[in-house]
This record gives sequence, C-alpha cells and structure tokens, in this order.
Amino acid sequence: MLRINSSKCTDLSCELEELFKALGNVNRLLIVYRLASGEVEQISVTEMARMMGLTQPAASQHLKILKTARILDSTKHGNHIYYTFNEDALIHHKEKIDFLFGCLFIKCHKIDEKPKGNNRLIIQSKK
Amino acid sequence: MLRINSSKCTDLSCELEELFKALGNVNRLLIVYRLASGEVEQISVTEMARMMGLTQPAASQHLKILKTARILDSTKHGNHIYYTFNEDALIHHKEKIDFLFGCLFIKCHKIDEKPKGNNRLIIQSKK
DNA sequence: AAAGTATATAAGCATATACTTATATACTTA
DNA sequence: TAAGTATATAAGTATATGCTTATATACTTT
Repeated sequence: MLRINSSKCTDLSCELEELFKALGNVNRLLIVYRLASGEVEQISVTEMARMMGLTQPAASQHLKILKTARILDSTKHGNHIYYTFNEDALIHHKEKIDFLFGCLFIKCHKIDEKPKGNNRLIIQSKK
Repeated sequence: MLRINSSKCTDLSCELEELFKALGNVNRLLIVYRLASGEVEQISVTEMARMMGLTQPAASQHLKILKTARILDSTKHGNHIYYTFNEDALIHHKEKIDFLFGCLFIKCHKIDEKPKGNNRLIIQSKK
C-alpha cells in the first residue's frame, strides 16, 4: 500500500498527524478555546490577534494552520475574514481520536470498548 | 495567573500541548498503534526499531518522547527496557481531549454534550 | 576478564516551526 | 481618487525537530 501524495493524504495516520500537529501548540490551543468560549460565533484575524496578544501576521499564520487542519473554517465579508469552527470536520476528527484511543484501551484491557467505525490505521513504513 | 515552570506545568493547555506534540508525528503514531496491535504487552527499543524500520537511537528518541508525555511507560529487565502503555495516564489524557471537544461542540451547537469533569483550560497570555 | 548486547545520549546536520518586520493586495471610507 | 483598514504572504531569524553516526554505560554471555 503506497503512500499517497501528502497534500491529498487519505490515510488515518496522516490525518491524525496533521490534527495533532495543529493542536500541538499552546497558542493554537488557546485560540481554539477562546473562540469556543467567546460570545461570538466567529472572529476576525485582528480581533483574535488582539485577544491573544499576538501580532496580526502571527495570528494569521496560526489561523491558517487551524483552517488547513479543518479545525476552523473562514468566510469573507468585505475586507474582513471571519474564522469559525468547521463543525462537520470536528465530528470526524473526534471519531478518529476516539478510534485511536479505543485501540489503545483494548490493549490496556481497561475499557471493554470496541473501536468505532470501520476506519483502520494504515500500517506502513515511513520509508 | 502565572505560567508555571514548564517541566512541572499543571495547567490543562500545557498538558494537551505536550500530548498533541507527542502524537503529532507519524512515526510516533505508528509506534503507538503497532504496540496496540501487536501480540505482546510490551516491546523493547530494538524490537520497535526493527518493526518500524528506524535506527535504534531514533526509536529510543521517539519512545522517550512518548514516555515523557505519559503515553507509554517503561520497565527494565536486565539490559532490556520494555515499553508499554501508561494505562492510568491514557484515561486522563482521553478525558482532557473529551473535555476540549466538548467545549467545541457546545459552541457548534451540534452535540448537546456537557464538558466532562471540572477541568478548566487556564486562559492566559503566552507572554 | 573479555566479548557481546541493549540502551540513552551526544553531536552534527537538514529541515520545520514560530516568531518578527515589511509589503502587496483587496476592500472600505472620506 | 486618496487615504485608511484588513489580511495573507515574503523574508529573516532563533529555536525546535527528526534524523544520522558515534559512544559511554549497564547488563549478559562466554
């Protein structure tokens, strides 16, 4: 089973890698949480930058990574770009994480919980 | 609220950061999954290196990161070190992830699911 | 005791990451 | 139209990451 072009990676391990990489930065975690905790459904780059105490390009960079990982999505209104959650994709992300931990817990015999869905991690060598 | 020394970081965002960083590498994901899928409860560094097609130092490095993140744990038998899952910590890790996604889904109004537990992400500026 | 095996770590190197300042582009307002 | 605002991106820089080869240390076997 060959590795597919990484920009169109279809195997679960690569999807999880991208997701965990995106969330593996405290500023991006805080961005996500603050958006979840705020009074608004969506937020612009400059508002997020100010809220986080980051420069505009830093905020833009982080938001782009979160969008690429399909944690966030964006809509354009005039010269404003608003970021909000990618609701459908987040459900899929959670399912993948649940599946992974399901596998781990079976091994630990701690929780008698079957992996959900029919996803399978594609096992392949990196080389 | 001050940032605590990062090696003794007690706030949730830093714990999640470390966890996601550890899993945000495809080789480490595969290490975890292969350990979960194998016939054995534990595996030595050289076995894992061979299984993954990595050099011994690379495997050791990855296993160390997974141990530090409390995904794996290790026991020493003679000159062998065996790695296996850190069962108790994994449950805690999953709870933290469930909490985070619970916060996100409330915002999305997709799933009427309360965040579990009384963990709260500590909101603070990085600077 | 010498040789063999397992492992963590050091050091080196290429690349990635996360920040900065600068700037081009798109849009809005005066 | 000119000026102002929002944003993504370029380029630069310091640091982190993930690999390599080399090696010291701990243990086992001969």
